[in-house]
Amino acid sequence: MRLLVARCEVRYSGRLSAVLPEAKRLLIFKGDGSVLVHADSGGYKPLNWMTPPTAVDFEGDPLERIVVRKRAGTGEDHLEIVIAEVANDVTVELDYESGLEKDGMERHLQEELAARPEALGERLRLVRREWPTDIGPVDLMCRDEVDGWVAVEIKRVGTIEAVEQLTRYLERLRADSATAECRGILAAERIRPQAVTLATPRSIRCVELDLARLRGEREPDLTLFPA
Amino acid sequence: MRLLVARCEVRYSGRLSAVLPEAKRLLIFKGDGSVLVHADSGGYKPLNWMTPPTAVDFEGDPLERIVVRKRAGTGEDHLEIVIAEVANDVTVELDYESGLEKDGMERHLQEELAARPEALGERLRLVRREWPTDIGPVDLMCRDEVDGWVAVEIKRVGTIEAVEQLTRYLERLRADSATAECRGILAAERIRPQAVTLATPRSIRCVELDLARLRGEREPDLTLFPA
DNA sequence: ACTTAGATTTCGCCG
DNA sequence: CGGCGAAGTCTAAGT
Repeated sequence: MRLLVARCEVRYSGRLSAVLPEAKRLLIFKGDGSVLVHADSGGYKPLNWMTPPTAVDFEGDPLERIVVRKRAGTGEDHLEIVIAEVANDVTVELDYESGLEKDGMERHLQEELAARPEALGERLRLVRREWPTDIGPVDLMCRDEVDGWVAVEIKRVGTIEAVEQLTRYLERLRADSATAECRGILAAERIRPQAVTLATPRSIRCVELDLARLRGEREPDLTLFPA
Repeated sequence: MRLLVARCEVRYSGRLSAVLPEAKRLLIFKGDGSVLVHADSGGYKPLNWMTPPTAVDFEGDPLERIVVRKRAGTGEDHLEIVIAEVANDVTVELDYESGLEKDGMERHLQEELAARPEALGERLRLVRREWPTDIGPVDLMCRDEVDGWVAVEIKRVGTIEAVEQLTRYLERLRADSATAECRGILAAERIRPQAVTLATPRSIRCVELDLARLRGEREPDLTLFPA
């Protein structure tokens, strides 16, 4: 990885066009071909960047110009960095990163609810996860006590969008004679008041869940009475 | 901005939990409070990060541990970096960045279509761009041959979301007696099949456009017969 | 402070 | 490889 701190002008041309006037910035050239142009602000996002695969040309000695080209499927992306002055130039060898384990929220909620759909507050039997419709899969498809169909949409945060999504699924499911009688449940860790407002007149039930408690109920806390 | 290259272990706890085992990485501490942990691969995305506002504590001399805390609205986010060995430690002063001029695709499409709404495939007259409704502006409002209202939503990529957005606009427009008879057109460079599936039964017409060709038709290629 | 819409979104899964 | 949904989405703008 090469780290450059330099006064530079940057021109990007690709899906859009952008020009950064000359200023002192941090340039990162990763081993995989990534190029990042960072300022001291703007948070997590670079001002400009190129994702692999790229071809990077460092021109001039001392460094005068850097050209990054991408042979993307469609049009050619192009990043040009004109160096005015180099304040810092370091090349370092970083370690290889093995995969990092993350703990996705929505996926876990879906796993837990698939295992125990009755956690939704009524006697439900799971028919299948990712029930296919022609506009996308329903997270959980269940049957209730009287064999009525129940489509469950799971989110970390239940927004208006989630209600709209579930509504679309119900629209499609009801158009199918096999699942014509189908109601909907929106399950999430947190549900925004406006989502409830929208869901209620559509007869969509909203259920707030606590993933930790959900897990706890299935695997009771063993530390309560340690040996 | 402080740049650290160090062997370190990173623990994130917040919306999810993640642990990065000890390895040599690049740590960036921006002036705005952002913290980025980058590896030599993985492209534009940091392995871990914190977005502003944060409180950063550098502990120990020599540096032993860095704690980044975020007082977000809801739960507390927490990033802990345990330093094993520092390979590089630089603090640099970068320039302030004035706004960067970007040349968005959607805006250009809107400009072109505003100039020639008939490019949508029927005789349309533009009434106004950014037609206001109480839930946001409609990109283009037009009249067709028989003076019927036509609301046009413009996107680079036409997704289900775009259909939903246009549907909401139409809902509002039809609730207004002045525009009660209003139909919708979704215009985009690319329109996803599922978006068409959703749009069709709602009588929303989908039009795919090529910005380059659109421009070419208005400004014929001058290089054809150079002087 | 909260909500909404856009993004060169990026990323990953599944067909 | 394309399509689609999720993301610790992030970020900027409007209310």
